[in-house]
Amino acid sequence: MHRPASAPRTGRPRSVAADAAILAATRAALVELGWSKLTLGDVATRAGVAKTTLYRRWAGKNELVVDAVAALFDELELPDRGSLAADIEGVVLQFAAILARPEAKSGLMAVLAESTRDDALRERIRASVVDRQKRLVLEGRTRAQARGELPAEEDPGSAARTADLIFDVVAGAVVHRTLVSAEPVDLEWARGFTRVLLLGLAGAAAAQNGPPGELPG
Amino acid sequence: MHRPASAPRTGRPRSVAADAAILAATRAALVELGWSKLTLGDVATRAGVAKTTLYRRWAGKNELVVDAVAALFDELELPDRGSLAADIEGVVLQFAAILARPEAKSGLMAVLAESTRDDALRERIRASVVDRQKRLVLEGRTRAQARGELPAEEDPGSAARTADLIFDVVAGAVVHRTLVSAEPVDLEWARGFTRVLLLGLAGAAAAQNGPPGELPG
DNA sequence: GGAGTTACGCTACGACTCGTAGCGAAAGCG
DNA sequence: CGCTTTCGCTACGAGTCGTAGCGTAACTCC
Repeated sequence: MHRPASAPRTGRPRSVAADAAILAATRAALVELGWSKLTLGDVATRAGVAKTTLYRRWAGKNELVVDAVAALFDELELPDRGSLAADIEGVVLQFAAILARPEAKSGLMAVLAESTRDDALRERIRASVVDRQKRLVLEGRTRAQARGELPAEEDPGSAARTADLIFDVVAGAVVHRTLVSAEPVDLEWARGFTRVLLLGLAGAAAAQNGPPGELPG
Repeated sequence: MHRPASAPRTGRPRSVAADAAILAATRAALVELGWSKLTLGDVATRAGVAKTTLYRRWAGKNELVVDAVAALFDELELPDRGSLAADIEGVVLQFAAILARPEAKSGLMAVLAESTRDDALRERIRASVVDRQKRLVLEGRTRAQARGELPAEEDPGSAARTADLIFDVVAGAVVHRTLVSAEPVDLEWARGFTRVLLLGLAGAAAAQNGPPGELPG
């Protein structure tokens, strides 16, 4: 992450245990204090390391929180549940379960807010959090096409745009439901959402490959 | 907002001009500095008021930013464009135009992150920002029902859940597209999104009132 | 095993922001 | 004119920031 490929082959190596302790302490501090009241000095104390050690590895609070939160998304995967609808439901519920954690809510939203003014931070979030979610959309589509539930795409550009749209709709709806509406993403909601999404995609695909356009440009 | 109904009838009245100047200065500071580097002392200087005046009116940075950002959403409305699809497209583009402003991006997301640990703040955001958006969904549905584009709802509980779902999908997708994906919500995207949403809703409504359930519970 | 290199814990520091208190002056109301 | 509230201003202790300097610990290469 913050240590590219150019690791020096000499000298005392950085403690990997300290890395884990710092990230865990960051998540604990996020739960107790939230993002704005989290201080790096406090995190260092919780992790049992010196404050200077923390500054040697991360540029600031934002980068640290991104790495701490990104670890939460490691468990995201796409188990094969047999149908596209079931797969989407599963991903929605998994994603919602992660977002329901207080450290994910406050931490992720805060760094997203900061990323609007920091391109490097946005790229860091994209690489360590967003892309991992987006991959699930692409995998799900591939599986659905193999099952025959979705037609094979012809135009790659259009396929990419559709995947982007689906990603924004799924992730955006879950995030908005959890954070803004502050209502739980339970099984009932996930089913209703999945049904609307699938019917919309099926209709759009039919209108694309099939006959007329009732929605002219 | 921060001055309920119990305005004292005596004494020197609060300067309404100062209120406007403070909120404008807050937005300007959000653009230049972002949320994390915004200080109340700086805002006071920009607005030409004393720092103590600021603290007399707002409890802290969060409340101030909420009010400053909420003013951006005053222009949100639902012009009658003749069809449900055109209405949705219009609202999506309006909402996206507001969210594209840097002060809205950084300010709104930051206070949403803070609101996960502050119920009073969440309520303030709901009252001054979210409810105004949600009203557009309800108005749009009423209009569409009057046009005959949507069937009249029977079960009020189900109707409310559907409206909540639509709201989370629309607002969530636009926010996610703008903030996380960092791609523009242009006319092409709005059209594609609206088509998927409408087809999904039409399919769900048909499955509800009409024949069978191909998606069993 | 010694030399070289890097990471570590610790302390201390100036700069900055926070939120509040106290003061005298200003602006309304009866 | 008295009463009340707000205003601008100054000052303050408390807390955080990010960095520098130092001696020590850990690891690699010769």
